[in-house]
Amino acid sequence: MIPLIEYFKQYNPLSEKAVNAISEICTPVTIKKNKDLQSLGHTCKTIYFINKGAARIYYFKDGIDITECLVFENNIIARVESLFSGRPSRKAIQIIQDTELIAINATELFKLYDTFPEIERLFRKIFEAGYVDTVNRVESIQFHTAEERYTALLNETPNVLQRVPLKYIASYLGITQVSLSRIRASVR
Amino acid sequence: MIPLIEYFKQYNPLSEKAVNAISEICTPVTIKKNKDLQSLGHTCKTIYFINKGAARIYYFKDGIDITECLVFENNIIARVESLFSGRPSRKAIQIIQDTELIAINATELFKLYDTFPEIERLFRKIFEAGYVDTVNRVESIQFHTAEERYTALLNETPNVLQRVPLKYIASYLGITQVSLSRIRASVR
DNA sequence: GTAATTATTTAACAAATGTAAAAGGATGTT
DNA sequence: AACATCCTTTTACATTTGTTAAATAATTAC
Repeated sequence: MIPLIEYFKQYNPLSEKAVNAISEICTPVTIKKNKDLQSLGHTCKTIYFINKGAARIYYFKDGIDITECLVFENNIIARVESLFSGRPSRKAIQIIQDTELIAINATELFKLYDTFPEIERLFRKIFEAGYVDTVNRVESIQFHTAEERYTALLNETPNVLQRVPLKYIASYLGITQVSLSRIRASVR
Repeated sequence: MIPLIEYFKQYNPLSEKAVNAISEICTPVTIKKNKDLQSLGHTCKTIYFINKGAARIYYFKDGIDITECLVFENNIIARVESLFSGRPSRKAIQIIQDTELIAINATELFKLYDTFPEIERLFRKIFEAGYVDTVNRVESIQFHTAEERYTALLNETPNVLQRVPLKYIASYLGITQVSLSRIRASVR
C-alpha cells in the first residue's frame, strides 16, 4: 500500500481518515505474465495501481491485436472510456510481466467522493494528468514520424525493449511489426 | 448564459447558489472570424463556452500550422495541457467564424471548487468526458485511414465543410492539404 | 534436450502519403 | 471591375508504410 499512498500524495494531500477509507476498498492482486487482468466486454469497475511489473490495454481492430497503452510500476491503469461512461469496454488489460497490483474498487471509490471531497479532488487531479498525457499522445502520433516515436519511447522507458515484446510496441506506436523492424534496422 | 447552464446540467445538477457563483466569474465575449482568442505562449487561465460559432486550437510544428482540435457551439474549449499543468501553452485558440463565447475565469473557478463541491464535481465530469473523447481520438488517428477519418468527420459535423477551411481540416485529420484533396477527389 | 511454437527480421512488391511546383478558383479590397 | 491575395486542386516524383511470404532467432512445453 505504501507506494500507492505516496503516489496519491504527489497529486493531493490526504487526511489519515481518507487514507484509511481508500485502504478499505483496495485489494492486492498478483498476476502472472500473459494473463488477462480484465477481459474484453466487461464494464470497467476497477482502477489498478501497478506496484511492480507491466501491463497493457489492448483491443482488436479487424481481428488484429492493438496495444492502446503500456503501463509500468508506480502508475495506475484503467480503461477510462468504460470507467467514465459506464459502458462495456471493447478493450482488455493484459499483464506483460509477472505483476503485483493494487485493485481499487471504483464503485466504492465513487461513493467515497460524496463523503471525502479530498478523495474526489485527488482522482480529479490524477485523471486530469492522464488527460494531458493523452492530448500529448495525439500530438505525438499525428505529427511525429514512427522513427521519432520509437526513439522517444526508448528515452521515456529505457528498458522497454527488455520488458515488452516488439509486437506490442509496434501497435502501440501505430505501425506494423515489419515497419518497426525496418526502423530498428535503420537506427542501428 | 442559459445555454451554458443547460450544458452544465447535462453533466451534474447544480444548486441555484452554485449557478450564481459560476455566473459571477463568466464574461460574454464576441470575436470576429480569423482573430486569435488566446495567443501562443500564455498560460491558459480561461475556459470558454461557445454559444455560437466555431474555433480551433492550433500550434506550429516545424513552422507549419497544425489544427489540434475543432470546436463548435454548445461545447467548451480550453488548452487543457496548460490549464492543468499551469505551464505556458505552445498552442493558441483561433476563431474560425464570427463567434459568441462565454469566458469562464479558471483561476476563480478553481477557488469555487473549495466552497462548492458540486462545481468541482461538475468540471470533473466535463473533463472526464473530454478525456474519453481524446482517448477515442487516439484510436481514430492510429487505426483508421485518412479517408475513414474524413468521412467520419463529415458524419459527426455535417456542415463542417461550409464552416471550416480545408487547410484546417487537413491538419486536424493529420494529413496534408494535397492528400486531403486527393481523398476528396476519390470519394466523389 | 528436442520439438513445437512464437517472435523477429528480411525481401519484394503495392498502396498511401509527403513534397514541390504550377494552375485554377474563390474571396476581398480598392 | 480589376487586382491582389488566399484557398484548393492537380501533377509528377520521392518516401514511408503496408502486405504477404519466407527465413531466422528465441522461447516454451514436453
